[in-house]
Amino acid sequence: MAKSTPLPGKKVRGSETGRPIMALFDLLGRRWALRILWELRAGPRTFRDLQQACDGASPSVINTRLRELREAALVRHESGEGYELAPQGIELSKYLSPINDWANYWDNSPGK
Amino acid sequence: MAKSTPLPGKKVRGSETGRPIMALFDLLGRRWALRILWELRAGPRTFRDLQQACDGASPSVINTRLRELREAALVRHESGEGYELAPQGIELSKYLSPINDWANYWDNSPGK
DNA sequence: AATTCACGCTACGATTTAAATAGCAACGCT
DNA sequence: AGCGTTGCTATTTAAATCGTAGCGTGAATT
Repeated sequence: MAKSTPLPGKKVRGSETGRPIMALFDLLGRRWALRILWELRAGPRTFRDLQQACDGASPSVINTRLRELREAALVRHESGEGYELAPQGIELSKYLSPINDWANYWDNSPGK
Repeated sequence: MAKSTPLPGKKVRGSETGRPIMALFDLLGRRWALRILWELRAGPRTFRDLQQACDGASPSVINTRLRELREAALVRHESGEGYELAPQGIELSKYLSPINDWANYWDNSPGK
Protein backbone atom coordinates (compact mmCIF):
# COMPACT_ATOMS: atom_id res chain seq x y z
CA MET A 1 0.00 0.00 0.00
CA ALA A 2 1.21 3.47 -0.83
CA LYS A 3 2.19 6.02 1.76
CA SER A 4 -0.56 8.48 2.45
CA THR A 5 -0.39 11.99 1.16
CA PRO A 6 0.24 14.56 3.86
CA LEU A 7 -2.74 16.85 4.20
CA PRO A 8 -3.53 19.51 6.76
CA GLY A 9 -5.42 18.11 9.69
CA LYS A 10 -3.91 14.71 9.25
CA LYS A 11 -1.12 13.38 11.34
CA VAL A 12 1.93 13.37 9.18
CA ARG A 13 5.44 12.11 9.46
CA GLY A 14 6.91 14.00 12.32
CA SER A 15 3.86 15.78 13.53
CA GLU A 16 1.20 14.53 15.82
CA THR A 17 -0.49 17.90 15.71
CA GLY A 18 -1.33 17.87 12.03
CA ARG A 19 -0.54 21.54 11.80
CA PRO A 20 -0.99 22.53 8.18
CA ILE A 21 2.53 23.82 7.76
CA MET A 22 3.92 20.46 8.85
CA ALA A 23 1.79 18.66 6.32
CA LEU A 24 2.92 21.10 3.69
CA PHE A 25 6.59 20.72 4.57
CA ASP A 26 6.18 16.99 4.42
CA LEU A 27 4.50 17.20 1.04
CA LEU A 28 6.93 19.68 -0.47
CA GLY A 29 9.95 18.06 1.12
CA ARG A 30 9.70 15.15 -1.25
CA ARG A 31 11.76 14.82 -4.32
CA TRP A 32 10.55 16.84 -7.30
CA ALA A 33 7.52 18.26 -5.52
CA LEU A 34 8.72 21.86 -5.48
CA ARG A 35 10.12 21.47 -8.95
CA ILE A 36 6.82 20.25 -10.34
CA LEU A 37 4.97 23.22 -8.93
CA TRP A 38 7.63 25.44 -10.39
CA GLU A 39 7.43 23.91 -13.84
CA LEU A 40 3.67 24.16 -13.94
CA ARG A 41 3.60 27.88 -13.23
CA ALA A 42 3.67 28.78 -16.88
CA GLY A 43 0.69 26.63 -17.77
CA PRO A 44 -0.47 23.09 -18.40
CA ARG A 45 1.95 20.41 -19.46
CA THR A 46 1.50 16.84 -20.49
CA PHE A 47 2.89 14.13 -18.28
CA ARG A 48 5.80 13.48 -20.58
CA ASP A 49 6.45 17.13 -21.10
CA LEU A 50 6.55 17.70 -17.38
CA GLN A 51 8.82 14.75 -16.93
CA GLN A 52 11.22 16.21 -19.47
CA ALA A 53 11.06 19.57 -17.75
CA CYS A 54 12.13 17.83 -14.58
CA ASP A 55 15.24 16.67 -16.38
CA GLY A 56 14.00 13.20 -17.06
CA ALA A 57 13.09 12.18 -13.55
CA SER A 58 11.61 8.70 -13.61
CA PRO A 59 7.91 8.48 -14.46
CA SER A 60 7.22 6.56 -11.29
CA VAL A 61 8.32 9.38 -9.01
CA ILE A 62 6.67 12.01 -11.14
CA ASN A 63 3.49 10.04 -11.08
CA THR A 64 3.66 9.54 -7.33
CA ARG A 65 4.28 13.24 -6.73
CA LEU A 66 1.48 14.21 -9.09
CA ARG A 67 -0.92 11.93 -7.26
CA GLU A 68 0.03 13.50 -3.96
CA LEU A 69 -0.21 17.01 -5.31
CA ARG A 70 -3.60 16.22 -6.78
CA GLU A 71 -4.85 14.79 -3.50
CA ALA A 72 -3.62 17.95 -1.86
CA ALA A 73 -5.64 19.95 -4.38
CA LEU A 74 -2.58 21.80 -5.62
CA VAL A 75 -2.55 20.24 -9.06
CA ARG A 76 -5.21 18.84 -11.32
CA HIS A 77 -5.42 16.90 -14.52
CA GLU A 78 -7.60 18.09 -17.34
CA SER A 79 -7.82 15.62 -20.14
CA GLY A 80 -6.59 17.17 -23.34
CA GLU A 81 -4.71 19.79 -21.37
CA GLY A 82 -2.40 17.64 -19.34
CA TYR A 83 -1.48 18.66 -15.80
CA GLU A 84 -1.91 22.12 -14.43
CA LEU A 85 -1.92 24.02 -11.17
CA ALA A 86 -5.25 24.01 -9.40
CA PRO A 87 -6.40 27.32 -7.92
CA GLN A 88 -4.67 26.56 -4.65
CA GLY A 89 -1.53 25.53 -6.42
CA ILE A 90 -1.54 28.88 -8.17
CA GLU A 91 -1.86 30.59 -4.81
CA LEU A 92 1.00 28.62 -3.38
CA SER A 93 3.19 29.14 -6.42
CA LYS A 94 2.96 32.87 -5.89
CA TYR A 95 5.09 32.42 -2.83
CA LEU A 96 7.77 30.70 -4.86
CA SER A 97 8.57 33.58 -7.15
CA PRO A 98 10.10 35.79 -4.48
CA ILE A 99 12.11 32.83 -3.35
CA ASN A 100 13.44 32.55 -6.86
CA ASP A 101 14.50 36.18 -6.70
CA TRP A 102 16.15 35.57 -3.39
CA ALA A 103 17.95 32.50 -4.72
CA ASN A 104 19.56 34.61 -7.41
CA TYR A 105 20.85 36.92 -4.76
CA TRP A 106 21.96 33.94 -2.67
CA ASP A 107 24.04 32.95 -5.65
CA ASN A 108 26.43 35.79 -4.97
CA SER A 109 27.34 34.87 -1.48
CA PRO A 110 27.60 31.33 -0.17
CA GLY A 111 31.09 30.22 0.59
CA LYS A 112 31.80 29.11 -2.90
CA MET B 1 31.95 10.03 0.24
CA ALA B 2 28.79 11.94 0.89
CA LYS B 3 26.53 13.39 -1.73
CA SER B 4 27.45 16.92 -2.53
CA THR B 5 25.38 19.75 -1.23
CA PRO B 6 23.43 21.54 -3.92
CA LEU B 7 24.69 25.09 -4.24
CA PRO B 8 23.87 27.73 -6.81
CA GLY B 9 26.24 27.61 -9.72
CA LYS B 10 26.87 23.94 -9.26
CA LYS B 11 25.28 21.29 -11.34
CA VAL B 12 22.74 19.58 -9.17
CA ARG B 13 20.54 16.57 -9.43
CA GLY B 14 18.23 17.33 -12.26
CA SER B 15 19.76 20.52 -13.46
CA GLU B 16 22.65 20.97 -15.78
CA THR B 17 22.22 24.70 -15.66
CA GLY B 18 22.94 25.17 -11.97
CA ARG B 19 20.26 27.83 -11.78
CA PRO B 20 20.06 28.88 -8.14
CA ILE B 21 16.41 28.05 -7.73
CA MET B 22 17.08 24.49 -8.86
CA ALA B 23 19.85 24.12 -6.34
CA LEU B 24 17.58 25.51 -3.69
CA PHE B 25 14.74 23.17 -4.59
CA ASP B 26 17.12 20.29 -4.47
CA LEU B 27 18.42 21.35 -1.09
CA LEU B 28 15.03 22.04 0.42
CA GLY B 29 13.44 19.02 -1.17
CA ARG B 30 15.29 16.74 1.19
CA ARG B 31 13.74 15.34 4.28
CA TRP B 32 13.63 17.68 7.27
CA ALA B 33 15.36 20.54 5.50
CA LEU B 34 12.37 22.88 5.48
CA ARG B 35 11.43 21.76 8.94
CA ILE B 36 14.86 22.54 10.32
CA LEU B 37 14.77 26.05 8.94
CA TRP B 38 11.34 26.43 10.41
CA GLU B 39 12.35 25.23 13.86
CA LEU B 40 15.35 27.51 13.94
CA ARG B 41 13.37 30.66 13.24
CA ALA B 42 12.81 31.33 16.93
CA GLY B 43 16.49 31.19 17.79
CA PRO B 44 19.42 28.86 18.40
CA ARG B 45 18.90 25.28 19.43
CA THR B 46 21.23 22.52 20.44
CA PHE B 47 21.57 19.52 18.21
CA ARG B 48 19.51 17.34 20.51
CA ASP B 49 16.95 20.01 21.06
CA LEU B 50 16.53 20.47 17.35
CA GLN B 51 16.28 16.77 16.86
CA GLN B 52 13.48 16.63 19.40
CA ALA B 53 11.75 19.56 17.74
CA CYS B 54 11.81 17.56 14.55
CA ASP B 55 9.86 14.87 16.32
CA GLY B 56 12.79 12.62 16.94
CA ALA B 57 14.10 12.33 13.42
CA SER B 58 17.24 10.24 13.42
CA PRO B 59 20.45 12.07 14.29
CA SER B 60 22.08 10.88 11.10
CA VAL B 61 19.62 12.70 8.85
CA ILE B 62 19.56 15.76 11.03
CA ASN B 63 23.29 15.86 10.93
CA THR B 64 23.41 15.38 7.18
CA ARG B 65 20.85 18.14 6.65
CA LEU B 66 22.66 20.46 9.01
CA ARG B 67 25.91 19.90 7.17
CA GLU B 68 24.24 20.73 3.87
CA LEU B 69 22.51 23.77 5.28
CA ARG B 70 25.77 24.97 6.73
CA GLU B 71 27.59 24.49 3.45
CA ALA B 72 24.81 26.46 1.83
CA ALA B 73 25.41 29.22 4.38
CA LEU B 74 21.84 29.06 5.63
CA VAL B 75 22.70 27.71 9.05
CA ARG B 76 25.70 27.99 11.30
CA HIS B 77 26.95 26.46 14.48
CA GLU B 78 28.13 28.65 17.31
CA SER B 79 29.69 26.68 20.09
CA GLY B 80 27.83 27.28 23.30
CA GLU B 81 24.83 28.45 21.35
CA GLY B 82 24.06 25.39 19.29
CA TYR B 83 22.72 25.76 15.79
CA GLU B 84 21.13 28.89 14.43
CA LEU B 85 20.09 30.49 11.20
CA ALA B 86 22.87 32.33 9.41
CA PRO B 87 22.00 35.74 7.97
CA GLN B 88 20.96 34.19 4.69
CA GLY B 89 18.91 31.59 6.46
CA ILE B 90 17.08 34.36 8.22
CA GLU B 91 16.38 35.99 4.88
CA LEU B 92 15.07 32.78 3.42
CA SER B 93 12.98 32.01 6.46
CA LYS B 94 11.12 35.25 5.98
CA TYR B 95 9.59 33.74 2.88
CA LEU B 96 8.32 30.79 4.87
CA SER B 97 6.09 32.74 7.21
CA PRO B 98 3.57 33.78 4.56
CA ILE B 99 3.49 30.20 3.41
CA ASN B 100 2.55 29.22 6.92
CA ASP B 101 -0.33 31.66 6.79
CA TRP B 102 -1.39 30.30 3.47
CA ALA B 103 -1.20 26.74 4.77
CA ASN B 104 -3.70 27.60 7.48
CA TYR B 105 -6.05 28.83 4.83
CA TRP B 106 -5.34 25.77 2.72
CA ASP B 107 -6.53 23.76 5.69
CA ASN B 108 -10.09 24.84 5.05
CA SER B 109 -10.37 23.59 1.55
CA PRO B 110 -8.65 20.50 0.20
CA GLY B 111 -10.88 17.56 -0.45
CA LYS B 112 -10.43 16.15 2.99
C1' DA C 1 39.74 12.91 41.22
C1' DA C 2 36.07 10.61 39.94
C1' DT C 3 31.36 10.84 38.45
C1' DT C 4 27.79 12.66 36.09
C1' DC C 5 25.72 15.04 32.55
C1' DA C 6 24.70 17.34 28.20
C1' DC C 7 26.46 17.95 23.74
C1' DG C 8 27.53 16.74 19.06
C1' DC C 9 27.85 13.52 16.84
C1' DT C 10 29.18 8.30 14.31
C1' DA C 11 28.04 3.27 13.18
C1' DC C 12 25.24 0.06 11.36
C1' DG C 13 21.47 -2.99 9.99
C1' DA C 14 16.64 -2.56 8.50
C1' DT C 15 13.34 -0.26 5.82
C1' DT C 16 11.62 3.10 2.58
C1' DT C 17 12.07 5.93 -1.33
C1' DA C 18 13.76 7.06 -5.68
C1' DA C 19 16.24 6.01 -10.10
C1' DA C 20 16.53 3.70 -14.54
C1' DT C 21 14.60 1.32 -18.08
C1' DA C 22 11.12 -1.29 -20.49
C1' DG C 23 6.77 -1.66 -22.00
C1' DC C 24 1.53 -1.49 -22.26
C1' DA C 25 -3.45 0.09 -22.93
C1' DA C 26 -6.24 3.84 -24.69
C1' DC C 27 -7.00 7.36 -27.77
C1' DG C 28 -6.84 10.10 -32.06
C1' DC C 29 -5.41 10.62 -36.65
C1' DT C 30 -4.79 9.08 -41.40
C1' DA D 1 -5.16 -0.97 -40.22
C1' DG D 2 -1.00 1.49 -38.91
C1' DC D 3 1.33 5.13 -36.34
C1' DG D 4 2.22 8.50 -32.81
C1' DT D 5 1.18 10.59 -28.39
C1' DT D 6 -0.41 10.22 -23.75
C1' DG D 7 -0.55 8.51 -19.18
C1' DC D 8 0.88 5.59 -16.94
C1' DT D 9 2.61 0.39 -14.52
C1' DA D 10 6.24 -3.16 -13.66
C1' DT D 11 10.63 -4.56 -12.41
C1' DT D 12 15.11 -4.28 -10.85
C1' DT D 13 18.80 -1.71 -8.70
C1' DA D 14 20.67 2.07 -6.07
C1' DA D 15 20.37 5.56 -2.72
C1' DA D 16 18.28 7.92 1.18
C1' DT D 17 16.33 7.60 5.53
C1' DC D 18 15.02 5.28 9.91
C1' DG D 19 15.85 3.52 14.45
C1' DT D 20 18.76 2.36 17.91
C1' DA D 21 23.08 2.07 20.24
C1' DG D 22 26.91 4.17 21.78
C1' DC D 23 31.42 7.08 21.72
C1' DG D 24 34.49 11.22 22.76
C1' DT D 25 34.73 15.70 24.74
C1' DG D 26 34.20 19.29 28.01
C1' DA D 27 31.88 21.49 31.91
C1' DA D 28 29.82 21.02 36.22
C1' DT D 29 29.07 18.34 40.51
C1' DT D 30 30.34 15.36 44.39
